[in-house]
Amino acid sequence: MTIRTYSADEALVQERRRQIVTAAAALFIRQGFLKTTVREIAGHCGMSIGTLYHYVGSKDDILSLFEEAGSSLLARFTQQSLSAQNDMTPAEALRRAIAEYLSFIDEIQDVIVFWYQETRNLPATHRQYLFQQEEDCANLFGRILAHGCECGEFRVTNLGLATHSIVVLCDMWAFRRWFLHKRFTLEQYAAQLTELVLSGVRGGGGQSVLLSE
Amino acid sequence: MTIRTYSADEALVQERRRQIVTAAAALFIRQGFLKTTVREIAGHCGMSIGTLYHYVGSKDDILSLFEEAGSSLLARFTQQSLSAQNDMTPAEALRRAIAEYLSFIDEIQDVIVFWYQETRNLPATHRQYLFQQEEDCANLFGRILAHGCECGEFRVTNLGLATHSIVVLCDMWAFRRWFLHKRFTLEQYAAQLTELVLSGVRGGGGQSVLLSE
Amino acid sequence: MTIRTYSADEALVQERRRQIVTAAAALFIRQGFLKTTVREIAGHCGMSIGTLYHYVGSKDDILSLFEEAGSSLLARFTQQSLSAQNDMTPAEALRRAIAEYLSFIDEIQDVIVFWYQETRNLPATHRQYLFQQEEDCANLFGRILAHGCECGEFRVTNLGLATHSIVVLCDMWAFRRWFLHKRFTLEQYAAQLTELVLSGVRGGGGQSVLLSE
Amino acid sequence: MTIRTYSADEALVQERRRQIVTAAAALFIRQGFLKTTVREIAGHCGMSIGTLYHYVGSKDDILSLFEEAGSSLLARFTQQSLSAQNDMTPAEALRRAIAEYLSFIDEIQDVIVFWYQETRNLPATHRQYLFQQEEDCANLFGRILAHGCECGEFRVTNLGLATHSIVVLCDMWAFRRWFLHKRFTLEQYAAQLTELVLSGVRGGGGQSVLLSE
DNA sequence: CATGAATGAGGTTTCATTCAT
DNA sequence: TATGAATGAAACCTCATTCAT
Repeated sequence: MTIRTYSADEALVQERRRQIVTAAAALFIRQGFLKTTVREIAGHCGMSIGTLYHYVGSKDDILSLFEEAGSSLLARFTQQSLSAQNDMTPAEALRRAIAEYLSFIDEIQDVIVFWYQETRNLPATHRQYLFQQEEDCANLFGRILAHGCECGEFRVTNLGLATHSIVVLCDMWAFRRWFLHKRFTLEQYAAQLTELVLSGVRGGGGQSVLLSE
Repeated sequence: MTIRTYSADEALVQERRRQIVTAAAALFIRQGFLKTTVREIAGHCGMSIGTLYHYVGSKDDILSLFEEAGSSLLARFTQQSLSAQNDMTPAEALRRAIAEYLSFIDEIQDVIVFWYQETRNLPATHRQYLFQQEEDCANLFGRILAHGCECGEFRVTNLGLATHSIVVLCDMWAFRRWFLHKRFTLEQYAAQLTELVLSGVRGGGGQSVLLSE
Repeated sequence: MTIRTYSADEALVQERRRQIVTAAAALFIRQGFLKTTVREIAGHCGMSIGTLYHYVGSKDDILSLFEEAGSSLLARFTQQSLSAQNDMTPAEALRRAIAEYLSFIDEIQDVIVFWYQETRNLPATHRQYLFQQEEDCANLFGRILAHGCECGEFRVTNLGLATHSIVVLCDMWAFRRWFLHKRFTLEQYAAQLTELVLSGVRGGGGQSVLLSE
Repeated sequence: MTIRTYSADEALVQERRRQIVTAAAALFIRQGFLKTTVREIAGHCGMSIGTLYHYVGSKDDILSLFEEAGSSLLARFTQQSLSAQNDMTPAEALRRAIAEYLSFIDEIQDVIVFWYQETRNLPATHRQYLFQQEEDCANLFGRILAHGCECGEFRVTNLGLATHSIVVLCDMWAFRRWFLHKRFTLEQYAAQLTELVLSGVRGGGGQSVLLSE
């Protein structure tokens, strides 16, 4: 993904693009990509339209930069997450992973909401890339669950489903914030969600019921 | 919610609006609200633009009608759902509620996806109304959980959270369909999700861990 | 070549496009395609920009329409030209063909000049089409020359060259008008050019000179 | 024609302008004047935009310089052409003049094509100047023809017409190259054109026909 | 002398909406 | 009631030119 620029000064290009994305992010998040005009973006970063187009080839490029910034935040989170340490029980590892991921979600909640809403407007290649980052991140949970199952501490019928469920329930902190933020602090949510998830993956008693399926 | 019309014939207004919303729904779902033009909508319902504007005041009105149609589908589902019957155990009731809701979700999955993406473009009052319908529907699950807790069959720390979690995990069938539909049939998904949810709400063994929070 | 329109009224589309092309032609001829703005065209045909774009998909479409109009004038001329009649001597046929073609050139001289200047901006397919029309028209002269050679009245070393030369010398009436129109009336030019051409194709005496090549 | 510069160093100005025109020429010829951007020109002559504007007042100035360069090529050709030497027959002189001019045309054919296409964008004074050069060059042929007529070797009804015809038929090598270059080498074209022209100016037999005009 | 970042007017095109028929 | 032609504001983007460094 190379974006057109008329400047050869790499550092300046980075700086200007940072400004542009910062302004654009706020606007995209507030009013969506399609309702945000390039003029607005330029205005919000104190640049003329001409200047903006010196550092960026099109409005879509701005969206790409925004998405890339978000994706790499996610990728960085995935890489830096050390959650599964050897001396932890699977339950401890899971609890910690949820807490970390939730606090990450909380930081970038606007971006998460944006992703749930506007992934459609991304070009296919970027969408694929974003999905990949999400998958990689989800695998953090997948590995913990898998290990827990091996230890016999967890019982999950379907690993993929359980993993996606956990991720989605964390993401929910962002996309159902109108409901959740009124009722929980982040810490409370983390605690309660962890409890719920742990129950879920430990597998309750009533198998008899389920086996009748 | 009163929408401008130049016609006095109530029945005709209803009929024309039904046509308009039907055409618009398909287009909104395929390409999003903002990328759909009024001309396209008129074309797809075999109406002239002028006629369309006789029965509808603006493009936003069409979105409102579309959302209202969706909302009332949801409301009807909520009303018709008889899930919690006296002679069922809470687990049976929950399983059945999930199955019913999932099959409803499956039917209107496009609308669900649309809601997750474009609720933003709704005027605040309509958004509130939609949220209300969702809340009402969620309460179906809430009541089952509450009853299960009273019976001692379920143990849920926070009822609201558990309820929303179930709803969101069902909605996931729509908004993560790119992942789930490749791996599960609807029935498989219903079965596995039910199992997971039942484990979650029954509360697993490892209380010691949780109490340490 | 189908051009986008939002109107289904075929007759109206034709009429509006005629207006548009008429206005555009004057402007294209005066200032060139690239320097002419769509706003100007709309202004000159008393239409709003929006209206113009109801009948035409793009500025390039207008150029295409203009070219097509010119090409078909040329094609019509080619078809209607009855020059080579049986009872004419080749010289008479040639003289008459030159006169007819020159008078046609004179009528559409602006278009001829435009062709010499802006063929470059045409999409390849239209350019090919235009070249074809020119070729067809040139063949009118080619056939007369060929017949004259068979009769022994003309002597032309290379038929293609002679043909193109005649055509270009006629076109010259348009593209060198700054020189020619000051010195000749159309009739004078026709007479003198005919004389020159006839001399040329009859082959002069001094072959000795030429044979020394 | 004085072009703004911020430099006092005459030699430097000349050198820089030479660089600019060289780069611009290639671009103008390839894509036309209006489609070529100043940025492109600067890029192609390894100069910054700012530097370019130190030596040239505007984009139009570059076109003027380009045209001037072409014009003076033509002027130099005109001056250096010694074609009409005393010891030559008019026919020999004409043949040689055509050969020389054609070979000059061949060298600068891109420029010729450009002239036929974009003279319009020149300011009136430059256009006049260019026309003057063309006239001067044409007079080379004019003088030969005049001399030939005096000698009784040529018979031309109208000297100006004959002269322009010869020039245009030579120029045709450039502006109809899509046709001619496929069928002739330059030498073949020179030979055949000469033959045709000589026939033309020698005046054929069929005067009876012409006198009937 | 040389640079290139900055500007903003102006280009083409779209589209919700109106209103005469 | 039904039509669809007409509108024009506003979208995205380009590019000749200036000027502070």
